[in-house]
Amino acid sequence: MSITAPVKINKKQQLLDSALTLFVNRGIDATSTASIAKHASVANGTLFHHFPSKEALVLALYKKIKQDFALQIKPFQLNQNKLKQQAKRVWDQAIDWGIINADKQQFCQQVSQYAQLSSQVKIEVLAEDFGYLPLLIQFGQQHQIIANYPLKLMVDNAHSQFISSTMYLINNPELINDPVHREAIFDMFWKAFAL
Amino acid sequence: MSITAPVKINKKQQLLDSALTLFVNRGIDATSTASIAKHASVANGTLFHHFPSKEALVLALYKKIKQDFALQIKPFQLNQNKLKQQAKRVWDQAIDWGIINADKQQFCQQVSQYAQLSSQVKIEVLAEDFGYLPLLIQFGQQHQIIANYPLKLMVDNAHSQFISSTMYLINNPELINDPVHREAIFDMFWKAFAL
DNA sequence: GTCTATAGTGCGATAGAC
DNA sequence: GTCTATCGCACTATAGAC
Repeated sequence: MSITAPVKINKKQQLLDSALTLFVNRGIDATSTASIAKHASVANGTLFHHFPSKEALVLALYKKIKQDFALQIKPFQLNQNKLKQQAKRVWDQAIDWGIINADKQQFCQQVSQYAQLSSQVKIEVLAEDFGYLPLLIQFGQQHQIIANYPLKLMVDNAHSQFISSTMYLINNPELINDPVHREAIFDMFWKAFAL
Repeated sequence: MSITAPVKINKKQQLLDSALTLFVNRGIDATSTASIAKHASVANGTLFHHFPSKEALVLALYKKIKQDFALQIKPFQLNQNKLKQQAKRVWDQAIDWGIINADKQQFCQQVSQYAQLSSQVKIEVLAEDFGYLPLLIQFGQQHQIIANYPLKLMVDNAHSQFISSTMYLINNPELINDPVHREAIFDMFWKAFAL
């Protein structure tokens, strides 16, 4: 309602944004809370007003990003005659999100190896955003489309292929719109799983 | 040549061993040089006699491990009629090494995300231990056994599937000798690549 | 809610005796 | 080559004014 356009958004959000940038460029441990506050043009103590500790900041950022990713994957009705196309749609949605949000993608990778955060917390958050995948695999197995390997192993393999493919495109941005690479990436994933 | 059996081996090696243990359990950044020296029953300053800096210690350990791994993969003559079996032999050798040396495997994963080490160095060391893989893929492509996806993409995908499979078995040790899981792991890898 | 100032801690690395 | 002792610094987190 203010007439003078408020340039300042939200100090808390500024801190999260700056933290993401610095974490990705220098690593989480190598980024001091002081440097985050400075980059966000915010006082040192203000950071600890919004987040009780550095660890809490990391966790808040991680949860926010995973939530953001989950919203990207649109739900749909599984159909055995179109399962491959449906899988491709999910796959492309996920990879596109990873490419557009390369920094967030890389931060999630950092968190997965961040020893200061309990592995229990990481597993809980991770379980949310890949919820659709076990359903798709089981549906495919029931209809003789997808091979009957152990489910958890398949989810793990799919996640790993997703991460490595996205990282590959992030590190070779000239290939992002190359159909040869994009199709090869999905092909390898699908062939590994198909009956 | 000493008659009294010398319990003390080599302070330098003790430091590398302790560093590996502590890095894997606490993370590289979270492990102080002092704690490494203490765990190795060695004085603080002795660490810096053998390694000019903490970063040098990390790099020395990383190089030693990658060398160790490379020795594990026995070279052989590629044969188009046995290529799948040959691939399986290499694959199993690599996975077995990763399981037996779970700590070393996990440390390499940590290093790959360790921002303090220049990515140039990491790429150089990594290129050595997967030298046989591009050859195997290209040979398979020439003989219409392996699909013609871009080579670097395939190497990346194979590496990623290798890491995730090994980690999966390390985290679920009761499955290490389960033939269903071991065969599923290789099957997914091979099917992704086969024509 | 935001600031300044600083307490308190633990780190990487060095100096110098043995 | 190994030790003890310690320097100087940067870090997380807190206290208290505004």
